[in-house]
Amino acid sequence: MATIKDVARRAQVSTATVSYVLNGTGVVSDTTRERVLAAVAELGYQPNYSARALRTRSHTLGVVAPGIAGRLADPATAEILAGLSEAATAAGYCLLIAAPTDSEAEGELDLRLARSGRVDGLVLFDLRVADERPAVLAEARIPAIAIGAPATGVTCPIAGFDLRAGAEQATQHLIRLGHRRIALLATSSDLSISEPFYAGYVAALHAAGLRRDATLVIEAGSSEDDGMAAMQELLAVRTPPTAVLAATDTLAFGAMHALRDSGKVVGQDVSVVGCDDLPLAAHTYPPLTTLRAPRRELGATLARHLISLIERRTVPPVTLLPVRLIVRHSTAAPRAAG
Amino acid sequence: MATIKDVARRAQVSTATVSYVLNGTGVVSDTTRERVLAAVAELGYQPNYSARALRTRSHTLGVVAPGIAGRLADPATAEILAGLSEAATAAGYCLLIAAPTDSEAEGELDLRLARSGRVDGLVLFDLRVADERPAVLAEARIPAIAIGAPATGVTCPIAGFDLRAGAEQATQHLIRLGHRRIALLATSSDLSISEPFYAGYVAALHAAGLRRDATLVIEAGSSEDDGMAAMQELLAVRTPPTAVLAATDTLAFGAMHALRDSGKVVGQDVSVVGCDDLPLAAHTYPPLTTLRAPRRELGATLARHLISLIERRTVPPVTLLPVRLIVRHSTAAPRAAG
DNA sequence: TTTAAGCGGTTAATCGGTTAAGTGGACTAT
DNA sequence: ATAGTCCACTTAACCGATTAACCGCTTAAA
Repeated sequence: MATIKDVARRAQVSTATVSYVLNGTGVVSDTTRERVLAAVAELGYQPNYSARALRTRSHTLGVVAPGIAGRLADPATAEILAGLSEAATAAGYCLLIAAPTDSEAEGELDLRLARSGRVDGLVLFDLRVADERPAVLAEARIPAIAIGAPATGVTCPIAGFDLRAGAEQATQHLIRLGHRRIALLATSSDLSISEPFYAGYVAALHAAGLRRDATLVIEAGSSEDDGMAAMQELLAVRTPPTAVLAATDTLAFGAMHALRDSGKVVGQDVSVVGCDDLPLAAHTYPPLTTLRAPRRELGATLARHLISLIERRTVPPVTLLPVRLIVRHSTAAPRAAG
Repeated sequence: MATIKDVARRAQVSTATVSYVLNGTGVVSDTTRERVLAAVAELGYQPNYSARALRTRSHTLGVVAPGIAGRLADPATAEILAGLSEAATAAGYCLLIAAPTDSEAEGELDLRLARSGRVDGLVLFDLRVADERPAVLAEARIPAIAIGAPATGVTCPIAGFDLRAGAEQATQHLIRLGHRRIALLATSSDLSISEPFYAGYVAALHAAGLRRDATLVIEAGSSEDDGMAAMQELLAVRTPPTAVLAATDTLAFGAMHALRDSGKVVGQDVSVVGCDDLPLAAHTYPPLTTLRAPRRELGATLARHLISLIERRTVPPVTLLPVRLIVRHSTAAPRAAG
C-alpha cells in the first residue's frame, strides 16, 4: 500500500505538501497540486485512516446496543440506524456498533470506546428514567446524544419523538369514535419515553372528562409476546376495555393476536392503536391504525446533532420530531356505541 | 487523557514494559507487573485505539449497506447484525457500518474502507449472481465473506442458509397437504439466493411428479408491497394457485394481505409459506408457516469466519446453515382436496 | 531604499502506541 | 576464574499521517 511518502517522492515534493493538497489546507501552486494529484492517482494512494485519526479525530460515531433480545434486533431500530448511517457517512463519519458482553456492561463499553478515541461521540439508545450514562459521559467530556424523552438530571441533548402529543392524539381519536374504556399498553416504566406517552394518554382522557382506570394501564415489555400477554390480562378484567393504545406497533401486533385468539374481531369488537408505523403495520389483519414516527429522520437528526457536539457547535437540548396518526382499520366505533 | 508515557513514568518503567504488561507479550516480573497495573488503575489509563491500530490492525469488521430502501432497514438484517456485533465484540472486534452515497458507490466504499485500514475485512450482504465485489476485493487481498449462496466466479467464502433444502421442504409440505398448483414468490433473480430457492422448489415439484408452471413463478421484489402486487398478479391467472411459497416472510405478509383483500381466507382458501421466521410471523393472522432461518447464528458465523480470514486461518468456502419448517396456520389442505 | 508582507514550499516535531535489538547483572557450566 | 545463558528491562526505530515553524524569494508599502 502506497503511503504519503511514496506520493511525495513521485511528485517531487515533501509529505507536507501532499497533505496540504489532499486536505485543502495550506497554499499550493496549481502546477504542484496537479503533480501531487497525478501521483495520487497513479499510485492509487489512500490515506491511512489510523495515522490520520491519531493526529486528528476518529470521525466515528458510536452505538452501543445489546444484540441479544435487545435493541439491535428491533425493526424500528434498524431504520433509525439506517438514517444515522446515511447522515453520518454523508458528513464524513462512520458508525461503529458494539455489543455489551458479560464482562463489559453497556456503560463501561461506552467509556472505553470514547476514551480510547475509537469514537468521537456516542448515541445512547433507550434513555432510561434515572440513566447514569449521560452524567458519566458528560463528566468525561464525551459528546453524546440520547434517544428518548427529557428525564430529570439528564445532562446531554435528547432527540426523540413527540410521544406526548402522539399519545394524546391517538387517545382522542379513540374517544371521538365513542370509546370510553381505553387501555394503555405501556413500555417499561424504566424508559424515559414511557412518561410522556402516559401523560398524553391521561391528558386526552381528562380533556374528555374521562377518568383514568388504573386496571386499564399495563406495563408490558416490548415483544409481541409481551403485548399478547398484556392483552390477555386486560381481557380478564371485569369490564374489559373497548380500545387499546399500545406504545409500540410490536406490542400492538401481540395484542391483536391475543384478541383474535379470544374470538374478538379487531376493529369491530376492540380497537387497537399502535405507535411506530413499521412497514408491516399497513399489512397486518386488520391494517393497524398507528402513530407514524419518522425513524430515518430521527437517525439523521441524531447524527447531525452529535456531529455538531463533536465539532463544538451547540445543539438544542431537546428535539422532538412530530408523529402523525395514520388511521387504518384496527380502530372503529365500539359495538355498543355503534 | 493519560498516555502510555504517563503510566510508564508513574510505574518507573519504560513504555515498552507497560506495553508488554498490557498485551501479555514479553517477560515481566510479578512486582513490576503489579506496579504497572497499579499505575494503569490509578490513572484510569485507556490505550489509544488509533495509535495501536497504526502499528497493528484496526480490529474492525466492515459492513457496507445502503440505508435507504435497503438492507439496513430490514428486520431480518437487524438480527444478522446483532449476531455479527456480538460475536465480533466477543472476539475483540467492532462493527463498522457505512452507507454508500451518490458520490461513492458500494464497491468504492468497500475499497476505501479496507485500503485506508479502517476495517480489516468486509461482510458483503446480498451477494448477487454476477457480483464483482468478491473479485475486486480478492485482487486487493482484502479479507471478505459474502452472505448468500454459491455463485459462479465468486472468489470469497460464503455463508448463508440452506435455502435449497428449505424451499424443497416447504414445497413438499404443501404437496403433502394436497396442493398441486403451488406458486413461487421469488426474490430478484439478481440475488444469489434466488437460485437455490428456486431449485429446491422445482426439485420438490418434480419429485412429486408435478410440472413447474411458469405462470406461477413470479419474481417479486422484497417489500410487503411487492409481495402484495405479486399475489394480485397470481390471483389474476386463469387457474390461480392454491398455495404460495414466498422467499421471505415480508413477501408472505404482503401476499396474505392481497389474499384477504380479494376475499380469500389464508390457510383455508390459499396456503402461504414464508421464509425467515421473523418474530412477527408467529403473530400475524393467521400465524405464518415459515422456514426458520437462524439469523443470529449466521451473524456469529460470519464474524468468526471473517476474523479467521483476517488472522490468516482458513475457512470453508461455503457454509450453509440449516433452516427448519415451522408449521403454523397459514397452510392447510386445499378446499377441493379437503 | 528599507521594511514588511506574501508566496510556495520544506523541515521536523508530534500523535501514542508496538516491537526488534541491545544491555547489565545474576547465575550456571566448564 | 571465565565464558555463556537467562532474565528483566530499556532504548530507539517505526507505523503514516498532520501541522507549527521556518526559509528564501518576490513584491508592495512607507
